[in-house]
Amino acid sequence: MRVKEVAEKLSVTADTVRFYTRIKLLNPQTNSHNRYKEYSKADVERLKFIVASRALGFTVDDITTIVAKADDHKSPCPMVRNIIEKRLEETERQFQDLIALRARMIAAIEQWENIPDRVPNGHMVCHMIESFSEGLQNDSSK
Amino acid sequence: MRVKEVAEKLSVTADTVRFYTRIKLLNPQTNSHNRYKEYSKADVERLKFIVASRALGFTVDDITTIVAKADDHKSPCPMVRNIIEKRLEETERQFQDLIALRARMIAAIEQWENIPDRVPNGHMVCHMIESFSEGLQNDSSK
DNA sequence: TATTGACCTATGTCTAAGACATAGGTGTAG
DNA sequence: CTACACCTATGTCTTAGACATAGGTCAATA
Repeated sequence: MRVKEVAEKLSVTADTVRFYTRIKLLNPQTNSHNRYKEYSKADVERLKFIVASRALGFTVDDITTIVAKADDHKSPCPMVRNIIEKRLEETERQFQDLIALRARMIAAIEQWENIPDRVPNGHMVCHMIESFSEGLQNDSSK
Repeated sequence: MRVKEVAEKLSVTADTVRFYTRIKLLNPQTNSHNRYKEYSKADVERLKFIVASRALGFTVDDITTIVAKADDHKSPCPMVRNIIEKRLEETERQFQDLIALRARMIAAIEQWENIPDRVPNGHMVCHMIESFSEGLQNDSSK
């Protein structure tokens, strides 16, 4: 199979499959005539694993490590348990950040609803943004 | 003032200030002797605006556009209102994605609590990830 | 005065995970 | 045999800075 076919089979883009191939997470055979890659059934299985892992929040680097361990006939499971805990913590943090960001955005939009547009005056670029930021407490995020 | 001083004044890193300078969002004078940049009070004010805008979810590109308009003595306010609405929609989408991801991660961890580690067998890399992904409905995100 | 050493600077390179652009190959209809 | 639509591999670009490196500053010391 060529790249587009496997990509469609797993609902990802051909570029995504090419990317995994480029970093050697996938290792299809190369047609020596036209350099096209030929993906085997085993390649598709591995791709399936990659896609599933990405959907669980593993990074491509994580997956490279996991696959290397499995190719070495060792159980990747303990490692997998560790990594996902770490990734979950990160997700939790991103989640909090995103909630805070959304709150700021909504507050700004609301506050701006009743104030007029204004031309900048040399001291300010946009009085809406500048006056909004002054109204903020010192935010202790980072 | 030199880069570190202004950075500390606004609680960002010196690299961040250097980055804005590099892309000419900030335009400090350059000491012709040692090439060090010298930030004026006006530069600090502009940096303050940049930091406030970033905290509201504007991209650096957005800010470049806004600042250019203001430097042209035109009101950036209508543009600012448009952009933030767009950014809020994106944030909302990321938010949904993140919630879904978190749910998958938590479900996976929970499901894995009671199953043993296993060595890969040639058909699978990690039976935990693979069996989890099989349990998923076809996810209609993307 | 010369030197050390801690700290600072500018600049080049790197990151994640692909998307996009481009030059060239494939294969079927005419 | 030639169009022509579609496909491919490869190189470059993206975000918003972080990091590495070579060199500059400046106060304390010899």
